[in-house]
Amino acid sequence: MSKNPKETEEKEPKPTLKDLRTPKGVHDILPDDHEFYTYLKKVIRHRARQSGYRRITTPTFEFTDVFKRSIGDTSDIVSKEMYSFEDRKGRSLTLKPEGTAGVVRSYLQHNMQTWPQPVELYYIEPHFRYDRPQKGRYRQFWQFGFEVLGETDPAIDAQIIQLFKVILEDLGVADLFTLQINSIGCMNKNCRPHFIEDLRNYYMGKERSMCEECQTRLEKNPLRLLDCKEEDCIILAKLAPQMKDYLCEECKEFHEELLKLLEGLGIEYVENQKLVRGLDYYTKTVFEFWSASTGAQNAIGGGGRYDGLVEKMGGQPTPAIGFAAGMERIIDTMKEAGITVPTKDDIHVFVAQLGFTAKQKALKLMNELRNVGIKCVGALGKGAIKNQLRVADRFAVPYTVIMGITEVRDGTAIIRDMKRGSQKIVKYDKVLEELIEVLGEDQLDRYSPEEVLY
RNA sequence: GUGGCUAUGGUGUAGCGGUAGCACAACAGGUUGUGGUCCUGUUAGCACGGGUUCGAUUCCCGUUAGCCACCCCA
Repeated sequence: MSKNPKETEEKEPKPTLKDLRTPKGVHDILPDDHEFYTYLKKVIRHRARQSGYRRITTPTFEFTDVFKRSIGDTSDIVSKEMYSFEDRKGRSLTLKPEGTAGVVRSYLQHNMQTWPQPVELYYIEPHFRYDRPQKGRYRQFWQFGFEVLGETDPAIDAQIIQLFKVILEDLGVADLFTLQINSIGCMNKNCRPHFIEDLRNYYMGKERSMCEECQTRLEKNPLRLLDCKEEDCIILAKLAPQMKDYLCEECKEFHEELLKLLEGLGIEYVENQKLVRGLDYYTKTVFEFWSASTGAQNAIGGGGRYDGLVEKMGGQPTPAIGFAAGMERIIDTMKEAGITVPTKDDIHVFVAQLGFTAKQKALKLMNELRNVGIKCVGALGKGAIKNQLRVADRFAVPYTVIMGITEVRDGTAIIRDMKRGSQKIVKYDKVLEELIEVLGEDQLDRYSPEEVLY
């Protein structure tokens, strides 16, 4: 440090950085928040691995058609929430607004139908939607999700729901959510299409008492008519035909079986006729986990079966189910519930030094400490011992190693117990083992290549 | 896309039509190589643009941003 910081007198007008903030709806994840993200990711990976899911990362952007063709033109996501742009050759690309489309595209592109079925994948990635931000809703947000492709059985549905439930339990927030579940049938003529036809007929001619949006819904996405929040529309919806009365035999059986399986697993659910979800590709099972405490954004995660999607995207008919959850919303809930998260960011040892030779030795020592798993920092720029110890205190380290001129001369170092305020002088080459001794083997942060890190 | 609320140092906040305090944080000291407490000091602010006014941080309008809600979902 220079002794006269006042020497830097001339004050050039600095450019203002007020314009250089994050764009609307996106945020930095600062260290304190990362403790939550890291923990959450760890739980997800652990549980996914246990269940045989393997991780996939699809690109952050894809051709716009990947999303248009899967999610559906009339969905809110595609019609008004996508971050689309043209590249230098005029191709339309889009930042991924959700995870399933990319996974299915990848399944086809890499011929995963030749893998042992079902293919079970999970992802943890940022997603992007252009929407007005508010609590629990951001333009870039983290989602994790699971997809199971190539198998149709209600047991798969039950298992994926259970998997999410278990993760919520691990995080200590499972009790704060309810599982909402519904079946929206399949594409067989006598199932959903029949229902939609009757639904249209029911609403036809009643346009005058419907809100503007519902009038377009009638055209493009009649299922959504049922959960409109406008007063008049709610009244209309009450007498409207109900999907459950239209389910084909297969869908009906499937759904009943799923509910039984959930009961067998002790998973409580609420049957919700109005749950239809905003993506076009769902069939049969749809579900969401709802929270009471995340403001208006009460859906913390959701998913469903999409038996028609792989075929729709150009593959062989392949049944599949998926699920995704919002990490910000889960973390919000954890914070509100007062849940704290274990962290490994704490520092074991601070190395204080005085004089150039000591600094040299300190640098060397710190590297050695780190190699045996002792997390350490040193104030390599700070001059006075006093200041260095103050910094050590701020790191809340249990021990500080002090090396000054005397210690360098004697070939020793001081190990100071910060809590007791006591210290002892040890030979320099005994510092390592002394610290391991007082910290305890099990506290060390050792890196082992065998450790599973992905 | 629509609506509501808000905008004071890094953070959290007071305040008044006559240009701003406080707390925390940061930084520096409290003699010679020892932290946390304490004491002292320093740094740093009225989002931007317009209007009303002798004068605006304070009142009005606009912009921008943030938050919340609608909508939709994660």
